[in-house]
Amino acid sequence: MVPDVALDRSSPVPLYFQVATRLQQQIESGEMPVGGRLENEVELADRLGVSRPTMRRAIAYLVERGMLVRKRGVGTQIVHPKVRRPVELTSLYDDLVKTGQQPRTVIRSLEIKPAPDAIAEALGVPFGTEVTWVERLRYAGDEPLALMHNAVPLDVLPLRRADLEERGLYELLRAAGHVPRMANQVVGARAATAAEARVLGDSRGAPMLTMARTAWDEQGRAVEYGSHLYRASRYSFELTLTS
Amino acid sequence: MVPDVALDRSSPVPLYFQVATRLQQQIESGEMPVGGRLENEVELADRLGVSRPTMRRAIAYLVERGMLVRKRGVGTQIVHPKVRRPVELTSLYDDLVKTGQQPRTVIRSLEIKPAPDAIAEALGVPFGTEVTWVERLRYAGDEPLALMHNAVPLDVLPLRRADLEERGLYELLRAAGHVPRMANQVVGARAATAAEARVLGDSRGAPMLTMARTAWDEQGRAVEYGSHLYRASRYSFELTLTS
DNA sequence: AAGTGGTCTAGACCACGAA
DNA sequence: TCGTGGTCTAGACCACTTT
Repeated sequence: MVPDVALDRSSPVPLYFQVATRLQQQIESGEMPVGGRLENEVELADRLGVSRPTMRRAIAYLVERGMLVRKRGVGTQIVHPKVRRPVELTSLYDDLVKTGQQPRTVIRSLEIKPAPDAIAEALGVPFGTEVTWVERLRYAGDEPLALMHNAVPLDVLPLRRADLEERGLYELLRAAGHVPRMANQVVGARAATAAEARVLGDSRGAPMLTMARTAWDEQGRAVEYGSHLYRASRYSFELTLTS
Repeated sequence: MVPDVALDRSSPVPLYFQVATRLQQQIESGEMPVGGRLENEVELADRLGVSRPTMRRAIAYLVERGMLVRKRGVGTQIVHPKVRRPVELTSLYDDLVKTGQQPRTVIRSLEIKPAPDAIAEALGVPFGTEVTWVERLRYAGDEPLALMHNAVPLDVLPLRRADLEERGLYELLRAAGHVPRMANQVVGARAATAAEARVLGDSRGAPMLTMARTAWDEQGRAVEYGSHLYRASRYSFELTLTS
């Protein structure tokens, strides 16, 4: 039994969030069984000493995250944990770090130039807007993994070679206050050209995963365009989608 | 100028939703410029004759959908339309219909059998659970496009050959009340085997997109496992992600 | 009929950002 | 200092599901 942590009304953390966190802990600790029902919201609110709207907001938050399901006239049920995984927006660098692999990056070129029309279009910026264009080769351990091309508008973030060698592009964007919040990506596959195969240490015609992505920040401002090539033998995308 | 449609308080459609729809129309019609600011919520509520919480709920709904951004002390801004596209959970069949192509499906095999352990694991059902296992070849027009394998637990939906030939799997699932709401998928690539190439009318070693997916309904119940092979020359995935 | 969640209100106070 | 959105309350009424 998780002790009933008292709510702190002087905390800057909103009450509804404290309540939601508390509920979430009880669910995750297994104290409340999967498939089980919660008390009705009026009693819950009473017992925790908050108003019903506040209680509802906490529950709504967990419903939003896929942890609970509500049905009018029935009640609130706890959903199977497998379905709870959140949608994430990460970069290859993040992924590698998370899985404990050692990412290393070689900057093959970096230049400032007007964006090619197709890329300006993808970014939704005027033709001729200046971007930093960078080609990087990413290793996992000693093995080449991906060949990556990116364009970042100059006024979003001036990219420096040294920074990019040590940190992922997304980490740099976040640090500059441009948190990627939404991205549109097209994932496909094709055979490697001779030149690509040589760079990636693969054989010509080897299957490659391709990914083209535009990312926007919270303001709806385009922060990055990327066109990447992954060795299919070494990498795949894992995604969680919701309708 | 869009006429101010009066709100209908006797309608079963919630007020906050009527308000949100109204706002959305004004934004999409271009009446309110991209990047522009909304009136503050108190005035808006006043003008529409609803309470502030109701107004807030309408705005929150549009913020959730990425259409508006709010900043305390600043105001509410309209986000660039490019960023508004919703996350969607569709099937290949849906995609083809939407783009106006004529999907055709050939059922190559359909049998009822206990799920292989790996698939039972992916579905989160007990080992040995009976599933319908189906292999389908999907055409766009006359061109083979994808070779698809699916497992659907028997107690979710008993699949019939005739139904599958005329309708997509997802359409059938929806009709049976199992609306796919969340999915986890792994997208990769590899070279086609000789057998796969023969079936798909491609040459051996041709690059193929692979996709393995488990989908759950609103209750968190696994409704489908799929393992698909797409001709990379003819298909790619388009995704919108949010953090 | 009883119990559940869904909607809506009117008003209060607070926290943050800009002028 | 002022204007903005963010939080919270107490209570009302409604709609749906189960018994």
